[in-house]
Amino acid sequence: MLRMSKLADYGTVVMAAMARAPDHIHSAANVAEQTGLALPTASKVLKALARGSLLVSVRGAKGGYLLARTPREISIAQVIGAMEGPIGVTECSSVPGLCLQEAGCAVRTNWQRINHMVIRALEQITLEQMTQPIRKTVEISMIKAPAIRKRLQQPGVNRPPAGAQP
Amino acid sequence: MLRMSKLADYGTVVMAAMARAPDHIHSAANVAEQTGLALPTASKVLKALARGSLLVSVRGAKGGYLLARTPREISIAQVIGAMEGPIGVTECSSVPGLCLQEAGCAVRTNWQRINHMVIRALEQITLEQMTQPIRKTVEISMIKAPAIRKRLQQPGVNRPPAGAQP
DNA sequence: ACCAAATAGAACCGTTTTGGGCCTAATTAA
DNA sequence: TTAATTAGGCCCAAAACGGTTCTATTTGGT
Repeated sequence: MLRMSKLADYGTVVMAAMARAPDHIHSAANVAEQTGLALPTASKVLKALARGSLLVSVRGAKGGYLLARTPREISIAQVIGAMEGPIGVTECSSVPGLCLQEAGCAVRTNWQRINHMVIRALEQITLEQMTQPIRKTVEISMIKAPAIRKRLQQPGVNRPPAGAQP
Repeated sequence: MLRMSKLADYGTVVMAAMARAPDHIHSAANVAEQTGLALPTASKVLKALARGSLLVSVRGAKGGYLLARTPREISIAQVIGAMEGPIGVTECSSVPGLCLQEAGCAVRTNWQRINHMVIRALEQITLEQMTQPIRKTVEISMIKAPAIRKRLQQPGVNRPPAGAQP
């Protein structure tokens, strides 16, 4: 449910990689090597991120990209927004003409609310949190998720997922 | 960001329409007329919802579909799951091989956590809430969203329950 | 001044997904 | 038996997506 484009996913990976050296200038080749992405793809992602003003580009030889703000000041929502544009969860929410019935309209307004909810959640996750493997990542307490909270308390959740699958 | 398929959207509209007469048997033609969807499309959506055991189908003449449970017992997460299958937010999260770097893995685990977050949120929204236009919709308090909470306090919308846990 | 290293931007193409419709069974009330 | 109705596939056009390539522009270094 609720798919995210692969490019946006790459975006988070690239940003996370750059956030590990926040004051360094990273060239596209540099990033490609660090992330394992192909050079053209990494380049495309970096361009999009720069267009979204999450990165500042430095042209010419010895050029590259650097973070526009500190990792703490960049949210995942911003990264996704830069890669995918401000599209909402629902298509119908923005394009009227289908749900002309009262029921439909009710559904639409409710979807908009849900949309805000999700966006809000993603806005609270910073790049900084994405770089730190596990501990304390998300303010999980904001959601009623006893199961997740339980998992967080288990020791050793931090090990590299050797073939982990949700 | 985070697109949902149009079919899944239709799913919520159809379910909401049916929830307005929870004990009635709705034929595909019936639903199509109520929602404004074309008959084949409505039929397809209904089939998917039935396969997901959110609806019970009654075959033969005078047949149709009815809700498998009360609107209060059906969540939006279930509707989306029935329409789209249990796909996660990220593609890369499930398919390893790309993020072989440490950074990538960290990103992946964090994404899984975000995924759970979103799903949890959608699980708390019931069909019943979707049919009622605005009031009391979502348990907004589960998220730290001052802006949204503020909006809720505006006249016309009811405020979050005082006893709600943080 | 020139060259090499970089990014900017657009265009391109093959693949996949999606939406929507259709057709043929199977089922059942009247 | 007949008409209404769902089950389940199949199919096709259109759109989206991922990834590559090409050209122009900028700029540090020699």
